[in-house]
Amino acid sequence: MSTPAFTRAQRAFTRAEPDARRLSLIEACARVLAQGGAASVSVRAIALEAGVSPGLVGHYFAGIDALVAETYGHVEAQVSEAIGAALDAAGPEPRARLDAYVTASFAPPVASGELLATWIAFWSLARSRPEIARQHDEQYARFRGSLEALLAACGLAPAELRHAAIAITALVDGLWLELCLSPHAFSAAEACEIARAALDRLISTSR
Amino acid sequence: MSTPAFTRAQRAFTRAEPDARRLSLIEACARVLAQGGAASVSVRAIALEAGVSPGLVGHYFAGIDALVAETYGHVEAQVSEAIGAALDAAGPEPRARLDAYVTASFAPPVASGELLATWIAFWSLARSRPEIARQHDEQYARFRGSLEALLAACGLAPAELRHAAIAITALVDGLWLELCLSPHAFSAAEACEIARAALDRLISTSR
DNA sequence: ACACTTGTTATACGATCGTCCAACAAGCGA
DNA sequence: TCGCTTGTTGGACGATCGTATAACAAGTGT
Repeated sequence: MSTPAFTRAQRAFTRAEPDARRLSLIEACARVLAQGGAASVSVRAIALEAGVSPGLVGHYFAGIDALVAETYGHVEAQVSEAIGAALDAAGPEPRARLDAYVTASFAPPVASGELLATWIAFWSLARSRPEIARQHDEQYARFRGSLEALLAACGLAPAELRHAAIAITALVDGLWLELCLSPHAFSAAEACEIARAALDRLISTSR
Repeated sequence: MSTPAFTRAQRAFTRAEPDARRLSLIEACARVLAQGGAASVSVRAIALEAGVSPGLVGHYFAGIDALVAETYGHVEAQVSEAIGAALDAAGPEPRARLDAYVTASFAPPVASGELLATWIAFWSLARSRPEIARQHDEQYARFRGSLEALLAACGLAPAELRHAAIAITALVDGLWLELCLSPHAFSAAEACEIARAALDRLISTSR
């Protein structure tokens, strides 16, 4: 059953550009994370997914934790880009941009079980790895800042901006979490409707 | 370095009531889960925490997953009891009960990093174990039902009850998650204020 | 007092984990 | 053309995992 002597012929030795190889390992890690969650992440699984030898992971990353930390930044950037693209497609009207943010948050690829599995894995790592917790804090603060600017453009009073942004972020995150975790409880359309109604109340009350 | 021949004398052989032993194992599992997250849960760690031999875990539970599933139900019951006690202490006034629910959600022991670690572990298990996902769905539906009754007592129109309950649950869960995950972003008092303001808007709009 | 049941212990076993490392392949400057 | 650098491989190593099991201790009924 073991491979014959001419082992080397069975897998092509391909030397990749270092940055491309790093990226392919990060993307393989993201796929493993999305499919099996944090419990299934291992050096061997990632190397198999990327089609390389297990030893190569240690050559590019200090350890499995460093690879997961970099994967967190990569996936986070992808989600930010997807939401940013939806905002840009909505035009310059502030309220239309808020609606686009809501719609994009409850539609693939942002709302999906795979992304939830990835995020859960990161949350569980954030509790034991301070640099991942710091990454999360920075991303949260950055997003809340842009949401505050959007709410200000909708006419909200400056004194209410901070709490309003925290409320909208928490509401959308809570709906997103429950939508991914148990899709049968309510639909994405309902989540959109709920979030838009909350935005209506928030904006009309302040004006 | 190895233990001498009279090994048996070093640990007391204590036979416990079967139900009490089961409960002590469940509580030990909850402590391990709270401290180290899902990654640190193992038969040996739980047995060490409970002060028993590793083999005893297999004697009471079909496997490590069955123990974790039962631990989920146990912790969930504890949280429900804590919130229920806060509601009862608030008296019969519906709006006061809503405020008590908000206050209890953002104060220990409900809002704590240990409970977040436990919950994250359960979420990650729910994706691969259908019975845990079902447990979560049932608990979510049950809680949303009682929240709907409370909102109806506050004067909300029946047609708005479902969406209102989903919205409040998502808002509180989102605030709770962020509060546990990064306590520096905002305070528990701010979370209370934000949730109460959302309740005010929701109730005053409907009347 | 003595078999018998059963909770409990300690250990063995195979699988898998992260890390490490010597050997090898390909490109490249001299 | 040839040594040299470096990406890459495959396996070794010790640790830890979940599970299974034989031996043992404490009640328990007779």
